[in-house]
Amino acid sequence: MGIPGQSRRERLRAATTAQIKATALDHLAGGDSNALSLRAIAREMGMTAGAIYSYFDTREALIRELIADLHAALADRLETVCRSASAEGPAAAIFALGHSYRDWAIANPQHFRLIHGHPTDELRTVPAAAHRVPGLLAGLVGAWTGRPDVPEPELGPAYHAYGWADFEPEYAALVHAAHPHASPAAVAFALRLWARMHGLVSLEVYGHLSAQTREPAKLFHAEIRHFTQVLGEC
Amino acid sequence: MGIPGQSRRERLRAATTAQIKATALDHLAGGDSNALSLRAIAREMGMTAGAIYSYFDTREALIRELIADLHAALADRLETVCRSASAEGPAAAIFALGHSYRDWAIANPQHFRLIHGHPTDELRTVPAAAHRVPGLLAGLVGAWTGRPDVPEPELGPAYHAYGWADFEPEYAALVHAAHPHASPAAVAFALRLWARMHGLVSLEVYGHLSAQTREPAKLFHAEIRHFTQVLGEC
DNA sequence: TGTACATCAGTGAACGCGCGTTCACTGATGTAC
DNA sequence: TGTACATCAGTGAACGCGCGTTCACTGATGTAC
Repeated sequence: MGIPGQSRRERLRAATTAQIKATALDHLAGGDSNALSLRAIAREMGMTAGAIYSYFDTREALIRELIADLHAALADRLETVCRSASAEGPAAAIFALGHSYRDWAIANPQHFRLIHGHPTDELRTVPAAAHRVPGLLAGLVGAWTGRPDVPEPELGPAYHAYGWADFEPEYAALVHAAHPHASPAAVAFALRLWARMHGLVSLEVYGHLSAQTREPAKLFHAEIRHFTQVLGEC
Repeated sequence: MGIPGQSRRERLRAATTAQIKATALDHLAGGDSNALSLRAIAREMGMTAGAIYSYFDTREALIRELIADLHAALADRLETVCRSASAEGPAAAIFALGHSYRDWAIANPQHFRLIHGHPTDELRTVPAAAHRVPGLLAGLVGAWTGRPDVPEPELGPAYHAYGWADFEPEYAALVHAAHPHASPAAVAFALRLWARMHGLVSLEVYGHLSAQTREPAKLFHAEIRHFTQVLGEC
């Protein structure tokens, strides 16, 4: 271990930085709804609270980094899962991705909440990794529908089609670069898939579904299956 | 005004209680991501912080009441909208309900977050009004599909059907009492509609959709339209 | 290999803050006769 | 109508708390010669 070119000091510094982040996430997980406290982190690490300021300018900066890291970790995981499942076809890939998304959230509810329950206005910049999950989905849906300008049959005649102008240029460029054949309609459909997954998982993680159903996984499964069926009819 | 049988003191008490709640909600809305502070509420009302303890046992109790109130307010609004739209048919009712849900959330993002961004474990009891929105949806979908034991075609043959045992008895009883003909499959479909609405609105309210699309309303519209079309095929 | 200096992670004490909650009290409002 | 007492909303001061952040410092680790 240790990246060549890193001095001993740099290695130690990186290790401590990582440990602070890990402790912060643990603290978040263990606690009873507690907000992240620098003092609590330092306490758990056997340090002084002030010492953290050698690593992060501010409590807010730490949180921003944690959020960026979690986004990246989730995206890494989904991309991996997706890559290995896509040999079995696009439906399998979407299934794998969906369940992986849910599994991650259920296993780390506090991390899910940190990412998604934090208004982005409060972060000063949206972490770049936050684009990766919707980008991945757009790629999957775009690759499935395949051809440019696929009409989106389920939208019906009364509703005008999607154009690239409906999307943020940065996101559109990202999707287009990765999957030149993805149509705007496919991208919109992918965003809706994202929201469906997010909706069910989010309700479940915040405990809003437990008063209704005992089988949230079943509901989730049905939802994704339905999606792949509709998509298959395109 | 004034409920008969209420003494002057009781009326004043009720008014002050309401004012505390209103101030709390305002404070929530105005603030920069601030948690609710009793002292801030009292300050804004020109009271002493201690005075609030004449009305609420605890900060947590106030929050619990606020959450219950918001759930009730949202449910009231959706029920009203739904009732007046249902003359134009079930699709119109679902449309009206959906847009009303989104409009409420967009207009009061902090209230939406208070309700939905609060793990229910932290509340000691789920407010009864929290059941009303999913109940309403189940009624709509159940009334549309109409007959008992309607198969849910989009689930496909490989996936076994829903039964009442998949739902929490209390919720199942509530739905069944209001709409005896609603099938378990319809209830599951209704929960999925709820999650779809919630997913899009939740992403939008937390700012997670703004990096992707400029037209969240369009996406939301398409999503509901799609839902009513699939339901129409049952 | 050894000495002189620079770096910098971590200390410990202090700062000022706003918070939830308690409590003895005051004084206006209501009730009983 | 008037007096004596009870209620109870609101005061103001105090409590103990944990927090983020700053700062002069120490002492180990690294660098240059």
